[in-house]
Amino acid sequence: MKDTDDKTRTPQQDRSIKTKQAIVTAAMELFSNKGYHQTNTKQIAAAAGVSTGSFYSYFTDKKAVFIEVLKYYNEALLSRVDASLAEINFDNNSDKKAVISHLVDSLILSHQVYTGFHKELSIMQLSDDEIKRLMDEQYNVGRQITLGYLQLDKEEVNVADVEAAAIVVFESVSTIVDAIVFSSRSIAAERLKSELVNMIAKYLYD
Amino acid sequence: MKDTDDKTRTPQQDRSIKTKQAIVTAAMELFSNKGYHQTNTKQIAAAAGVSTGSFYSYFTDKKAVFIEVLKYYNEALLSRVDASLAEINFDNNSDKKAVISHLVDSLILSHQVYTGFHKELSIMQLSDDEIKRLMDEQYNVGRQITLGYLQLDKEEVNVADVEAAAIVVFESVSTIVDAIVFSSRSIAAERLKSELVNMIAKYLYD
Amino acid sequence: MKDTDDKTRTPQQDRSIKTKQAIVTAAMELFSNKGYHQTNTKQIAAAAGVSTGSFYSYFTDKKAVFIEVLKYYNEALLSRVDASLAEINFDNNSDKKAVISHLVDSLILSHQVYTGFHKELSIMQLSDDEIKRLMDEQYNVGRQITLGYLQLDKEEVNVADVEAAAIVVFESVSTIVDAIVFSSRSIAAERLKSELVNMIAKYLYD
Amino acid sequence: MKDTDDKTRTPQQDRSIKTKQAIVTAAMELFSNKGYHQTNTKQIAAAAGVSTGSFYSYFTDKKAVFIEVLKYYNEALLSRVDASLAEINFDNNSDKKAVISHLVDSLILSHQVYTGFHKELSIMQLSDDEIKRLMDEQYNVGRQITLGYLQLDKEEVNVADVEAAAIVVFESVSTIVDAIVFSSRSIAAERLKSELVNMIAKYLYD
DNA sequence: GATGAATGAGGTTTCATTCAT
DNA sequence: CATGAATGAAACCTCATTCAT
Repeated sequence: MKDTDDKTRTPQQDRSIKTKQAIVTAAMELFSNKGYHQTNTKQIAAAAGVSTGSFYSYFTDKKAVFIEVLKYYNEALLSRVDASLAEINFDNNSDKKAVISHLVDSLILSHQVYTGFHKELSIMQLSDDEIKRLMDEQYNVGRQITLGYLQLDKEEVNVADVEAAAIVVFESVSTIVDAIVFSSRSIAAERLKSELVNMIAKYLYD
Repeated sequence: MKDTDDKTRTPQQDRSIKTKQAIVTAAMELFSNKGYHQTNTKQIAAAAGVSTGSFYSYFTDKKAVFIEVLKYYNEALLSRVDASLAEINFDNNSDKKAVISHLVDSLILSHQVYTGFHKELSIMQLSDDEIKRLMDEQYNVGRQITLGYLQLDKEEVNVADVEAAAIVVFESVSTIVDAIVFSSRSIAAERLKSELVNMIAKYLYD
Repeated sequence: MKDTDDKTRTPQQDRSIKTKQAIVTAAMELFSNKGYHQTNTKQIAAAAGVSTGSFYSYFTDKKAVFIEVLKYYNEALLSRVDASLAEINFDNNSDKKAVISHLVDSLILSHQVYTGFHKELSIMQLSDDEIKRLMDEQYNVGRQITLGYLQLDKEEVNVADVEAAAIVVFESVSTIVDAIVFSSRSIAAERLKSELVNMIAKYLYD
Repeated sequence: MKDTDDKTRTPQQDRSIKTKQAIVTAAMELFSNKGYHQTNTKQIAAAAGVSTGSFYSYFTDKKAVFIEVLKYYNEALLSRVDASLAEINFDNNSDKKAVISHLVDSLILSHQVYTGFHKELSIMQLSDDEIKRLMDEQYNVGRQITLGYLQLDKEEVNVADVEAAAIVVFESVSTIVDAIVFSSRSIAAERLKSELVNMIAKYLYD
């Protein structure tokens, strides 16, 4: 009876929930393949099998779906990374390099699922302030997790400024993972990964 | 250019060159402040003091100006970096960390000049294949220079795979420099820089 | 309505009548505050506490509610005016100006209740032929009443063409009353009213 | 070289001026025949023989043309009324009723030229605040002119409050003139006009 | 050469009304 | 009967590019 918004619909029937999900899925597909600006709302609606009108009863505009897709993407990514981290044995005797290597592997695997969307996200993050803000939060989560691990291992980690180190490590890893996953690099992924792991290990534990 | 020549011809060419430069300058200004997609050709022409028609006699289309601006930007950046590198004393006795620190400083300084354009460039690089290709070349130059320095210092550099290391180092440094220059980060630039230098130094020379 | 009847049937009808009235009331509120075109059926339904679907089982379309609101408005206005007229003492000795003044006052009071709707009505009357027809009937009632009073007072009223006079008087009074009620006029309402009464009195009785 | 606006074009070439005028003329035609809301920018452009794009280089939006048409209309109306007034002999011996009658006649004539647009204007005046403001200025001109005449004739005009009287007279005359020109009234225009003149004459001069 | 007027496809969004559940 | 999800035409506006003057 009460639409909170009067503009966008808050799903109340099963059908409605399915439709909304269909739009999100279709949008992610299109954004990933053709890019955000190359996709229009008519196409999203058509791909989701609904009318333009329906699209606008679920989302105020194109950016709203993007944000919804983004949330979905972030959750998916985080749960994948979490799952990977859970597998790692962090006890002190384990080989540090092996742990880092495993971590990098899980990041690479996680990113490989939604490659196309990740690229669009990078663009949007740079062009749109709202998206930037949303992603900054997400990055902070990543940096905090990194920081957490560094502090967990406090006695063995050998850096002057842990907080700054967390950022430097997080950004470096992210960038090289991106380079591995997205770039059509001449050099083999294995080699890049190997040197990345070496760098991080030496930096943190020597 | 050739002032020794017959005067009647040169003025026209001079004017032509000046006009073209005026367009490039105006375009860079606008792209930097408002972004590529938010700037239209009419505005560029107006800011350069020419008609839209003229604009199209100097450039085939909007992207062509962007590419021209990009070339200008790349040259400016490279020459700044070169100048900075020239100041560095690379003889073996010098402190490695001091050298890396100086390098990072010069990169930061160089990027601070055209911040706005750098951001637009990142977007275009991701959205446009032609720009991506052009920038890949440029990045390769960066990686080659990095590789060159690593090989110069071969006896002291202690990494398994120099080529991969060059990439890892180049990308990590670029990313953190970006983070310092562009992000309104909570953490102080000095701290990030310091840890970055530590990481690179340890990685390469320990 | 018929409470004497079998109880099982009436409740449904009662509810139906209440629902319809709720829609009319909600619609009047919204039309008055935001205007006919700025109000959509979803909003009316929501404000009345029913679904869009239900809305259309009570009214064939949006205009149908407007017409219903219009009828309600006309009745309310007429009964207010009637009540005011009833108070007036029309015997021959009474002061003519006082009578006219009282009449104008009651019109002003009556209009002040539904100011917002009156404005919308003026718009619809001009833009929609069906509304125009309905309102013309209403205006004729007004003119007939005016004419009635003029003829009642036949011996003292001093005009060449009573029918035309009825129209001229009715329209002039309506306009000035509108000006008083709706316009944010610089000049005081009292002064306008006073001169209007003077004009009508002189015209009819001198 | 400098568009004051960067959005709308300020005519600089002959062709441009003609195009702008063509759009205004076409818009007036369409607004008058089909109404403002029933006319879209594509239709206006087509009727003017230009592209939608051109339309938007001359006018920021549909309302902007309406305002331009309105200015044109107001000027035309005023100059017609002025011309009519110029013909009138105001010396004291002339018959007052004849003067008023002539005035009303000229108003009727003036209004008969752009009947369709006048109706649209009434609607817009009620629905759009900006138009209302513009028209209020125009009405003030009318009231001032009326006031001017009343003061010119001060010694013979016999009213308590000249300013209020000017408004009452102006509004009454406007309304009845509208009724004559626009309504498909049952009663003959001649009769309405005659009683209107009687009313005004008695009011002002008895 | 230079100018600036003209083009028009293409994208976003709204809402009265219908109809499956 | 009530619900609210779905429809889709139709309106507005932008801008890279061309071309007459």
